[in-house]
Amino acid sequence: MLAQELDARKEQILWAVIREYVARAEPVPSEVVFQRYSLGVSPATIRSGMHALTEMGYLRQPHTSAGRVPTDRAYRLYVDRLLSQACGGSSPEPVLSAAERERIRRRLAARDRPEEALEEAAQTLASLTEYPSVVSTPGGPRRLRHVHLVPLAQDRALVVLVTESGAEQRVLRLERPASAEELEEVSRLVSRWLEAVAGQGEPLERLAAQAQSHRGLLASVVGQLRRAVAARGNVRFFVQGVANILKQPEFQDVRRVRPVLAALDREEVLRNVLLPAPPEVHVRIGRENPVEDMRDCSVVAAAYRAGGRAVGVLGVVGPTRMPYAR
Amino acid sequence: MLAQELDARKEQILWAVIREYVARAEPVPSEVVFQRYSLGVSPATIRSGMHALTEMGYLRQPHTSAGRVPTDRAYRLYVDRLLSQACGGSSPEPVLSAAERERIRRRLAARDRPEEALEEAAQTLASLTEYPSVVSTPGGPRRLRHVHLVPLAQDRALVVLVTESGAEQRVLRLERPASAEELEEVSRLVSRWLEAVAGQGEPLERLAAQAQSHRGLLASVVGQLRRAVAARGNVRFFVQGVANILKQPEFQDVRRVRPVLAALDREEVLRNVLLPAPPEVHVRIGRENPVEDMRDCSVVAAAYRAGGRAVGVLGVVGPTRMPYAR
DNA sequence: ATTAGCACTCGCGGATCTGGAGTGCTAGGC
DNA sequence: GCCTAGCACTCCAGATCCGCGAGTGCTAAT
Repeated sequence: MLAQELDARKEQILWAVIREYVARAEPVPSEVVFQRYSLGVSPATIRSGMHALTEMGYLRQPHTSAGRVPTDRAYRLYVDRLLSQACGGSSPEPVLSAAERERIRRRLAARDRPEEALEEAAQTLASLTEYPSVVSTPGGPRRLRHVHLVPLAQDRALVVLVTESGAEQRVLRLERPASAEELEEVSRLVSRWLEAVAGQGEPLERLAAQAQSHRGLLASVVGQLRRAVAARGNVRFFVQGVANILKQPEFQDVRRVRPVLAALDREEVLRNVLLPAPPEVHVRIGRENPVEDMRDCSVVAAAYRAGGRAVGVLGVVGPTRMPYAR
Repeated sequence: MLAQELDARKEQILWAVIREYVARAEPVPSEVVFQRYSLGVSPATIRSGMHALTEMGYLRQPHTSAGRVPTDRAYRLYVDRLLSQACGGSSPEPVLSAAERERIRRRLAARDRPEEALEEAAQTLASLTEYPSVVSTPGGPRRLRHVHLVPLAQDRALVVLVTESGAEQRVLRLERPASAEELEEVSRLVSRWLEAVAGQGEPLERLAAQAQSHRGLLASVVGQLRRAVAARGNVRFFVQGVANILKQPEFQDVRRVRPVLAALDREEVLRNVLLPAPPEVHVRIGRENPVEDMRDCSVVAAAYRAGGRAVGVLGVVGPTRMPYAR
């Protein structure tokens, strides 16, 4: 019943069933495994193997006279194997040709608004995989590089934060009206300060301390900055290709799709699902998913790098039956 | 056959059918109209009226022994009537209580990133209406107020454009490396120039002319600016609540939903559908929609104001059978 | 241990049937 | 002349039934 090691034959059979099911989205009978995967044994033997795998919890049969379907557990095993292989030897067949890669890189670089680039990335990923895909803005601790304050109205100013991985804006409510000159002075002060301490420890903390003794404006700017840099909450997500999920046979039923789509609409969910993705590539299969509504899906997430550090996350959401080979 | 004026009774019947169908999402039989709307006549008479309306193209019956369903044309008439009423007298029942309005206003103001505010707006609209909703960023010609150049890498700089309705960023590719000081100088030059000509005609054109005689950096900045300000293409959309559409009975069939969702994913489509929304409120019903894939839906769009001018658009996408009373 | 053969199970699609809903028509009433 | 009551007719929707085919699990033979 439990996962004692599979012998070679069982493993072959399991792999075959998984691959076949991924391709057909229908229960896989022994006959098909026999025809398409030359295992050197007859259907009957395959059947007995499948029987054993079923007892071990790797396969499942929808009803007595149907083929077998892999369980989450089977996928888990399969994916783990794939990943460890990929880490070991270099992956044998790059899913994207070099030319394709280059084209994508080009298209991304051509976008002259950083957000657009991310959106484009999500789009590309979605159309490439035919699944809904998500790309997050760079998040996590970053180092500020410049700050600009721009007057908006009497009591508001726009704070433009330039970090090592892009810029973002926030509206700052001023306690008292400030002149354009004053704003500019503060911008320059803060920016220069940032430059001065660049590369040493955590600049913000020190700046905050120094700001205590300054006038209110500087203090509130610093407050805003601290909030801005405080990792959580300032990650945004671009979701693209949601409609793709409707192509999948297992999502032909609206009642099954709704929770998933609803989940993709909610930022907290995306955060929960995508952000805890520490290693390079992470796969969550079915019920492994922290979010109840996504228990019918798998999520493949990977961090992407920008300027050295891994900062953002991108992911693909699909049925548990997806070609994990990516 | 054609739309000669409806007499009072026919109109009453038509209104009743529309309202009832909107509520039930099922063909409306004469009996129901008789019971729920006291028209003072018997079901038989109502039937005869419905028959006439059917011939005139306002109603439709899915099959011989089913009730009647309003056609696009009926909705069109109904909506026009509603809109002209709303413009005339003040609308009798504000759909949102004053308290609700205030709460929403608060929540929007609380967001300290402008984009987030828009996203929040879309979310609110979606949860309020229970339909997918779209909000666009302010678009159209705007007046620049400030420009900041920030060095990013050797050959790129970030251009932060501050307009009267917010800020946006673009990446500028530099022909030759420029020092931080140089960038700053150009920023200041352009910004001061913008201030100087504020309020008079079209500042950009003049700036462009003057820039011809300057060094390359200024020229390319100006080029970028012109592109940025050139209305089209820099509107972004926030779509929220797509999953809502799956609640609608007419979208229980995945094949019907897919095109719509796919359309909502594509920016050009949104542009086509939403942007040509000149008056305050605009309703596109079914086939009136310019986009083939949206022929099963209606789109209610309205411009929103920010600082005086109408700049952005927000809209709701629903089945043709939606409570147009909003 | 593998395999061929075979009986058995079960889901699925198609055909059939029936009840009910709602209409359209017609004949009679105000 | 318009409205209404009554009724026959139509047609969909759901239930039921049936037969087929698919695929398994067992068993006996190699």
